[in-house]
Amino acid sequence: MKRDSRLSSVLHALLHMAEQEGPVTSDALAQCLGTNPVVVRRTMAYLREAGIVTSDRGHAGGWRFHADLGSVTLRQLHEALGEPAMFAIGNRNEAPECLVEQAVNAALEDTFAEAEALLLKRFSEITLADLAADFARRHAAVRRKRS
Amino acid sequence: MKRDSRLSSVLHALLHMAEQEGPVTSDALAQCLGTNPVVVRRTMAYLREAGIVTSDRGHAGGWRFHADLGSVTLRQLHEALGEPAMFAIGNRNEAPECLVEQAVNAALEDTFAEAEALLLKRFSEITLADLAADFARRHAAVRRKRS
DNA sequence: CTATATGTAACATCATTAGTTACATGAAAC
DNA sequence: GTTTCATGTAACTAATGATGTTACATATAG
Repeated sequence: MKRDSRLSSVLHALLHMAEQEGPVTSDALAQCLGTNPVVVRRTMAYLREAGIVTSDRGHAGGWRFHADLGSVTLRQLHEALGEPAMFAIGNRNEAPECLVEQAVNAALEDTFAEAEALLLKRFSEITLADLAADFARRHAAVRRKRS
Repeated sequence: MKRDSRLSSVLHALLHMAEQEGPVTSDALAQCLGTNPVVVRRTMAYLREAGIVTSDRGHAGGWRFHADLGSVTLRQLHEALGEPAMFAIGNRNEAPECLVEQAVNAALEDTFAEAEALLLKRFSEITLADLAADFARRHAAVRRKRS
């Protein structure tokens, strides 16, 4: 099962955009992410629809992020991406008549619902600013090691 | 993305087996699960390799579960199935050079690791006996409603 | 020997993200 | 106003992994 890496992608892209003055093109982001500009446009389009970024065409166009890094949480980004399924494991049959299967489903659903609630809570606690700060720490550490 | 429903399947199968005297054939289980006997064999083979069930060929053959329902946890079954990936969301690149991506990965990995720990903890707390008890409650409730 | 069961290989199916090609559209620069 | 550079988007392919199916080998009870 292929894993959905769009959240990872947009985080990476947004942090690179934050490092830059002015707009960043899909081509530049694609290079950062090691992918294709069309994939970038497709993925970033979710964020544009959610009002998190804007895009401009033509000369000096590209993607822009206006808001404060501290004001955007992973949860908002997850929602902007359409709240894709978190889990790769699920019930065999979502609405079974069989009472045995109903009992099985209920147990798994409860468990996964609890885990999803935890994930969403953590997502709502982490902002882009937190990731940027972690990046800055890593950057400083590398520079220390080099000198 | 198609979800892995093997855990759900084996739970369903094991509880049906517990309801029965003697071995249960793959055909019978396939009927319960609404699938194909080959799929049943393939999936149950994991449990056989883990020593949770046995299978016999030929006349009066089929699948058997010997142990106590209270002695088998969802976690054991998950492990028997090869500990398949729990999450449908993941990092774009598992070993990036880019420090930005490393920071992104670290945040997501921590969060998902915490959720996975919670899931495994819950899985280790739930036994087949718990599911059987829940089934019995549902069964009794239906009988009450019918009468 | 026959009927019945599992064991297993081989291949098709399905769903979904990701990757690619191609082209339309819009905006700034000259 | 033409050129250049950017996004927007459709259409198709690739990759992945569970699931479904067919076919046949193998073992076992009677």
